Amino acid sequence: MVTMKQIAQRTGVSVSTVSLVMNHRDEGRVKPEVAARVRATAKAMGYVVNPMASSLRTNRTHILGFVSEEVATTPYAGGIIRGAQDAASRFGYVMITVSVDGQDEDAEIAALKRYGTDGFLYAKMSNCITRVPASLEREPLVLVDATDPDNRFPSVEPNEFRIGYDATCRLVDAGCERIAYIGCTEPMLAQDGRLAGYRAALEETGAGYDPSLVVDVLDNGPALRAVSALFDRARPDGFFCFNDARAWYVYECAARRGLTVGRDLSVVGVDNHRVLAETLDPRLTTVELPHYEMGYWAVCRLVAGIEDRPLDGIDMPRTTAAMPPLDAPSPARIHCALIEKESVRTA
Amino acid sequence: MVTMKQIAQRTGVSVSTVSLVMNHRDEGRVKPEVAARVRATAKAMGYVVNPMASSLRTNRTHILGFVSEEVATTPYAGGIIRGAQDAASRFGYVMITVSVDGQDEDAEIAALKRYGTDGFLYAKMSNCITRVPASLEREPLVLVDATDPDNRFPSVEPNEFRIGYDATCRLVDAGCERIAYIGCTEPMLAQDGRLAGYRAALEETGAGYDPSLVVDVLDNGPALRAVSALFDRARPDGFFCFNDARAWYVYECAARRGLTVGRDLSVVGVDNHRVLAETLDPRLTTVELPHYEMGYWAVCRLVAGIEDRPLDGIDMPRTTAAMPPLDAPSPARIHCALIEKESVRTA
DNA sequence: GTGAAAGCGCTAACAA
DNA sequence: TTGTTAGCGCTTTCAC
Repeated sequence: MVTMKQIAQRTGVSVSTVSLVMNHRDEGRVKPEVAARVRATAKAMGYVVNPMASSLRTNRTHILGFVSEEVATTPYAGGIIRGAQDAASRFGYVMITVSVDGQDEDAEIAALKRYGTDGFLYAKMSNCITRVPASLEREPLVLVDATDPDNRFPSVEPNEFRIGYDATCRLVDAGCERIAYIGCTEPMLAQDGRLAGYRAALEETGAGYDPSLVVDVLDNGPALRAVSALFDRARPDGFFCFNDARAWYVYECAARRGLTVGRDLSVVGVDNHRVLAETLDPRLTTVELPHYEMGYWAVCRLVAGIEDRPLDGIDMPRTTAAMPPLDAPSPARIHCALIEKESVRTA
Repeated sequence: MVTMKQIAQRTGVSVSTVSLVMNHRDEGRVKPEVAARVRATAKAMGYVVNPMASSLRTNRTHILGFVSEEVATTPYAGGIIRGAQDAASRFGYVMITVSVDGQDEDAEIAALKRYGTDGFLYAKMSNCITRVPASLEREPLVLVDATDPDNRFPSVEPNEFRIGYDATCRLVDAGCERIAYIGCTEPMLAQDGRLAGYRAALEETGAGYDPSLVVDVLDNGPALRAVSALFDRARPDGFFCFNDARAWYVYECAARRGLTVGRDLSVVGVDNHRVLAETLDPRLTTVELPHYEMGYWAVCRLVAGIEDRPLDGIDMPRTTAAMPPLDAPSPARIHCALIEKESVRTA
């Protein structure tokens, strides 16, 4: 391992000078010519900073903590983590990921803190309303796909309303006249927002909202029966599905009745498990959640907060949802926008 | 932040004594009575070690690097990461996760190294044959769900043969007589091993291996047609499916022909996307890959190597595959065992 | 048994 | 413009 000391000796300057140069704090303090020589030898010797050593003095480790309660267990997580990591690496940070599944949440967070984590991401899945662990309250923190009931922390979330709205509009555009929503019984913002969007779209386009076309189910046996009943009772010709599994129920029911998706009926589903668009079916429109973008943007926000500087030149990714044209190649994808909430607590 | 210095002052001893006690190196060197007092004040003051500071002298950070090429992007990853993290935290380590998707693999690894990572996990998905990045070759390293062509590194993998063998046996036990395999065209150990297991089971049980019952497909449109053709051509009454998506094709084909899974035909699928057993279908047997266990065990191996001590008292998780009885409640699950390969390189 | 002292690699006052 | 010095929190000789 090459140290500043070695560079100092080789260049014939002091360690402090090297330090100044390596930290780009040499403007007007070190003669440009000397600085250049230092940089040259540093490069030649393959010098890399030792962040642990600097952290001892600066109390900055350039380590971010990614704490998630369920996210790392579920298929949804990948994108968030990847986006967060890409952004982190862009700003010169690394991420330590811990998933705290109930058990010893505080112990895991404490472990992270020991390493002098500069700030935290706290992620949940499907935009639940979330109690932030007490041990995180006084740290730089951004919530991801999660909502803080009191709005005390900044958060990054999918625009759930737009998901429902865009999905339903697409079905309307495709000529569907009886559009069903297969939702979720568990209480969460995702469900509320998507249902509201679905409803708004129907009311706006004149079709009107009909509660008998909505069925909320869980991921289990009775779900298939409920969807089946809806099929026979209401004979919908369009389906907006809360996620992959629920789309699957629709497929099963359709196949069993000799109906073909894409001809007899249309389906738009949210691609939670990433199994819909990638593997199964070219006859379906999927809504892509902005997982990668949320992770990326959350880190941008967090780092800006930590370093107390504006996000100059960094744009929030995919700010608007893009609706594919009706004749788009299958499987068509609707990209969902993300929403950023400011914290209302007084810093 | 509480430091050793503060504890030393409060207890009326020197920092070195505190250091000895906190590192459990006080046996016979520090008077038990003094040691007890040190421990007491340490606890009272809420002391926690600063790993960064110690690493400066010891060159041990207790940080593990988790490098994955695709794994963090896919739904399969969660379990591996969670298992690895649990084991890490058990041994007092934390994990920094990076996913290197093609691009700047070496840059990401270099970033990890800067932090003085003690060792690495290198994970891929679906047991591909893998070239290990050069920058990892000289580090403590364990491969996860990946195979090194030259066996130069220890690895932890699912027992692919057993997956195919157990799945097929279960179908035989259930009374199936024409058992199909819906495999994968991409070359990987998972495919080879599972097919071999399928074949062995059929030959052993007397049914015999019939190549016309095997169809290898990709996750896309033609796959459904291929499975459909198999349905009509060979009329199988049992299906072993490489993964969720492929099971889905079988469901679609069955539904369209008025056949019911669990009555007219039986399906055993590998639950890659974790969407099969959890969401869709109680009429199916799923094979669970030992993701969590692989992550856990890989870290056990890695830490043992790093600290150069035996894995005393730590058992490899789920060493044998468990076959659920025929009348097991649905959805039944087959747990797959994992395999450990030693490295053949001379350390 | 215990403590003083040196030093890990780096940063930040302050002097020169 | 540069070097000297002190010290971040900890470990590790080595002397007492």
